[in-house]
Amino acid sequence: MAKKTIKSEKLPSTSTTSFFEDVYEVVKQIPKGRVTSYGAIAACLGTKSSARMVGWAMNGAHLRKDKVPAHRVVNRNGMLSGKMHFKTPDAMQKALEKEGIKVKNDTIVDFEKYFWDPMIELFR
DNA sequence: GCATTGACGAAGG
DNA sequence: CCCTTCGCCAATG
Repeated sequence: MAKKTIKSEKLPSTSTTSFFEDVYEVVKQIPKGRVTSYGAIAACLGTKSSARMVGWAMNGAHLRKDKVPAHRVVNRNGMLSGKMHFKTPDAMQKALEKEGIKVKNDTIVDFEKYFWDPMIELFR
């Protein structure tokens, strides 16, 4: 899990990078057409209380060489809370719809149906 | 070095 | 049932 072959290019930090990388790895495992929540990822890493850090990690996701599918990560409500952080506010929704996920009013339709739990899926 | 701010979430009022 | 507060921890001012 931790430490792969990721180079420290513009990492937001140097000490807590492991956590960030772990987040990126998990997010990269999300199958196409599926989504998950920040809290689920945090819980999978053992720091379920630090869901905010997952969100913060995504802030640097676009800086990684490997494009992290951050559009597949939403809050527990299924709302595209982070769409404003993309290049364009509609990029996230468009990316999701492109994968077959319906988005209505900045919220994923049938969120539970598309929900991908890293805790379960990575252990089965 | 303290105060404020988050791409969150759960608990309390 | 909606709104507020708190915890979490890193980054920024």
